[in-house]
Amino acid sequence: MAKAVRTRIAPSPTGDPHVGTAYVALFNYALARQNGGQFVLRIEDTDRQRSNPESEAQIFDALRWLGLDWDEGPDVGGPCGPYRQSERSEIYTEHAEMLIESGHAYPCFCTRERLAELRAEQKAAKGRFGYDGRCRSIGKDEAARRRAAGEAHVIRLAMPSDGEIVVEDLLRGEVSFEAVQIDDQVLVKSDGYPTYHLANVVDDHLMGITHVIRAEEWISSLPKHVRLYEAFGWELPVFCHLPLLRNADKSKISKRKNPVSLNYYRRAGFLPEAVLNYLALMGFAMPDEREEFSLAEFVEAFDPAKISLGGPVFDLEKLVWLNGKHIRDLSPEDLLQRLREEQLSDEYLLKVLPLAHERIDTLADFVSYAEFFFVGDVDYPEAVRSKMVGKGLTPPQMAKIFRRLLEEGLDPILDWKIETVEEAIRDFADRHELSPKQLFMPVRIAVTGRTATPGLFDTMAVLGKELCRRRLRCAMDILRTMKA
RNA sequence: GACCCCAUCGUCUAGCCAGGUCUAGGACACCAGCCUUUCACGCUGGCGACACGGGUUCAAAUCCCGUUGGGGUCACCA
Repeated sequence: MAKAVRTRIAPSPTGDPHVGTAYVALFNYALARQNGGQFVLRIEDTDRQRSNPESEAQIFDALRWLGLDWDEGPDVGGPCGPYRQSERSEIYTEHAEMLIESGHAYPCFCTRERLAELRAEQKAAKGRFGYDGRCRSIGKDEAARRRAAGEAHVIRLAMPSDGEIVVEDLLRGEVSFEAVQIDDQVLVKSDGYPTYHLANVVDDHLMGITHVIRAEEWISSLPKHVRLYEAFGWELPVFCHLPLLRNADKSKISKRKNPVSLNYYRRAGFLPEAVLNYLALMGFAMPDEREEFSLAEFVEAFDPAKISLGGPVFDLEKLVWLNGKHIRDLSPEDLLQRLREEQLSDEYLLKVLPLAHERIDTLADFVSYAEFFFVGDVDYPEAVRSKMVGKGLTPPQMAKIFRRLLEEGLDPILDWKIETVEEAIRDFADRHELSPKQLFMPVRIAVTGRTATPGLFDTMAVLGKELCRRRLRCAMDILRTMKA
């Protein structure tokens, strides 16, 4: 009998929950469900600098919202735990030692400075990049002595210097690499934490993962991973590298050019089943080419071998259309229910109400006054556009300011609330020597489409990061087409 | 630059593996029309693609090679 199928999604909690995570999760989920196997959620938080619990919580939320339930994970437990890599340090250390013992890995004492120099030399010589293997020749005893003495070091994988590494990818067939081309990957960092490569392989094995379905960007590290499996003497899982979601210009999808946070889709009124349905369409077609289907139907019909390889361009317009189809399929009662869960939840209304309270004279005023709190994208009437440019600035300059405000000030905010937003915007204004007047009105218009609104920071706090970000980006597009 | 991956309408794709049924099918978007007090939905129609060059073959979108183009990776990030 075939081994039970076990798949996993292994996100890194370093930012907003990403649409690419949902995409990969969907295919993993489908394969596991369709075969009566398990779908595992593992948190890859070995980058202590960038990982944070808030991001992890958001990933849980987003995946739950989509309905991609996992059988094992940090929050639900399971037989292969812990499911957070930061809690598995001893396991990696142990395995790294095994590799040193068997000669498949070695300690490296080279400093970052030397590595930087090396890279610079290689770049100047137009040679290939990569570690030169200097510490490979240090004797085992000496290496052990230096480690015991507390000398800073990393542990590197000793790649073979010749031969080919051939790997089978479910979608592409055999992919081969010359071993010389592959760098001696760092497996354990000087802080003692493993890198992705070690932790990922060790965990996939220990957690019994049978099918590694992940994004195409990992293909180039495949030989390292295969080498690790071999070094440990472990059986290889089935590898399946999914095409990357793309921007309209075909580059890897990015927040500069697309809303990539799942929070955006939820906030902007997309149905989880529509988002999933759309993602499934990126690379997969139903046997009868039907475009609208449920998660259950997808699970039933999914065939990993049928995924098409061209990198699909993420097309918000088609998602909107599909979402409309799903909306129309809802009964009035269900639609009401959905509205009550999202746009018109008591919780949300209670946030908006205080901001409108003293500004309305009749109950009916509320609807028109607070309109921009309930829509996705906002209109920018002609009359308001010129005011979206701060005094003494040109539209292109303003667009650039918005962009930098996003990237430097707003994007990094994980805990989005009045205080953090205000601080970010005021800091930004200071740093770029912009007066509040020059910056605040344009931002206000960008995020609301209006000149008259409740307090800017209160408003932005209630709108949420995703809507603000999206509207700022839309405003930038308009600014770029405006005459000075 | 090196290595790897990919290549059908503007976009998502079917067809390709098992070559003829392909004057290449569907969907989004766009255009026109129908329905309708309006809008939307819905329906009908239109526009629109096998990247290029060589092979193999009676026959190539389908197989092979090359070119071009696009993408990814080259971190003590994942």
